[in-house]
Amino acid sequence: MSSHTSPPRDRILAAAGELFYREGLRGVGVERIAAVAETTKMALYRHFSSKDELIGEWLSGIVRYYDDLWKQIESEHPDDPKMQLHALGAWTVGRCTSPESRGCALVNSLAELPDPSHPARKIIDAHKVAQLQRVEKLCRRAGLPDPAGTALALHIAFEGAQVAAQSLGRERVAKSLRKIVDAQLARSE
Amino acid sequence: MSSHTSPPRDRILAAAGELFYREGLRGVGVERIAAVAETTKMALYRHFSSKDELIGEWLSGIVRYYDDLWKQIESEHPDDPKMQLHALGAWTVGRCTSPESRGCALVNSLAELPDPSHPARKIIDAHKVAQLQRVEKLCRRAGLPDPAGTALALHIAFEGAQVAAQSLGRERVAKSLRKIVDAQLARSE
DNA sequence: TATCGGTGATACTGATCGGTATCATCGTCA
DNA sequence: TGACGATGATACCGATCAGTATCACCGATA
Repeated sequence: MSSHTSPPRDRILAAAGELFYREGLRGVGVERIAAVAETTKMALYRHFSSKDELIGEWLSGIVRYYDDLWKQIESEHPDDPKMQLHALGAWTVGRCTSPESRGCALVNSLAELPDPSHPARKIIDAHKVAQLQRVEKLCRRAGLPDPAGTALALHIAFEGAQVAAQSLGRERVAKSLRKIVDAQLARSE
Repeated sequence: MSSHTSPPRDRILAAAGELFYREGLRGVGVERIAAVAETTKMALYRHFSSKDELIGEWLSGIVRYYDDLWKQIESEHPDDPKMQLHALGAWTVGRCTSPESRGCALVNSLAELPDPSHPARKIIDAHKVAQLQRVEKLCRRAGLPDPAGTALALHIAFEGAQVAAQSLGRERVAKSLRKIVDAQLARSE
């Protein structure tokens, strides 16, 4: 019996991610994470020294996911920075339309991590900075005017759309984001 | 002794607002709210039947603040919808640059209120819808092309800028938001 | 002066929190 | 077969949570 398809650590991380995203960091106790992962609190503490470390591992996993996303987009549109930006826009549009979406996990976590010196905060801030830099680099390589300004405008649109989609209707906001991205990427000279 | 300038209920509401915004809904206990308000937990429960009700009152107060802000902007730029939109943009820019800013209180609270049927959620969603409608109405009266689309683009920029300002540098994001607003409001036909 | 509603202070409840200790069990590898 | 590391289960710890009960007090009003 008890034949699980993945080791306890993976199950715990998966369960924690699901619950943290759906209910917030402080809205979920370690006991429930362990239960959803079909294991016990003790197993959790054998793999993670504290709840904070578990949160950090989860956030780091999300950052890794974005790294992979960028690699994938890059490989799907090699040497085509404008198409890569369009692909990133399309991905964000997809996030907005997803009915289970509760916005960006990193942004939501930021709301529950008021202490700027908290290690998890640094993971989030570093990711956002890196994300903007990657967009800016693509804008520059795409020959867009004012690459720094355009990248920031795109980034703001991505963040805002994911927030707005929660209260203003997903399809509507997604459509608007598409238009914003198209307009920014169509600018030349 | 004990000469307070305001009645306990006001002090409690003020303290709750400060703490809720700075540390999150779940990050603050009623006991601490009472202490900061220079009163006791009992006094709190004499004026609010539960913590949830206190949260609701706080959020409702914020919504009222926005109502007042709109009235003020309207009175400062009567019959000038485009200037009113610029004023709203300037106000949001100010929020981004404020060093104590932790983004939009309603958006942050949304992250901690996963249950869509929670009464506080409805306050937030209703406000965001109303906010968009007001912007849209101004866009229409200002004669901007595609008023619905422009309003949504502005709203997304407002939300995104307040989020992005926390990780990407306040001045930088504020400047970018200013440019986005100017560009949207400069469009004609 | 007597009264009475609002207030402050303290102590309490039951539940849940993060984190720990203990022990039985199971699979693997020698 | 024997041993060992990883796991599961349960019970526990002190702290904190939301919410309640009790009582002393103070200021206004009659």
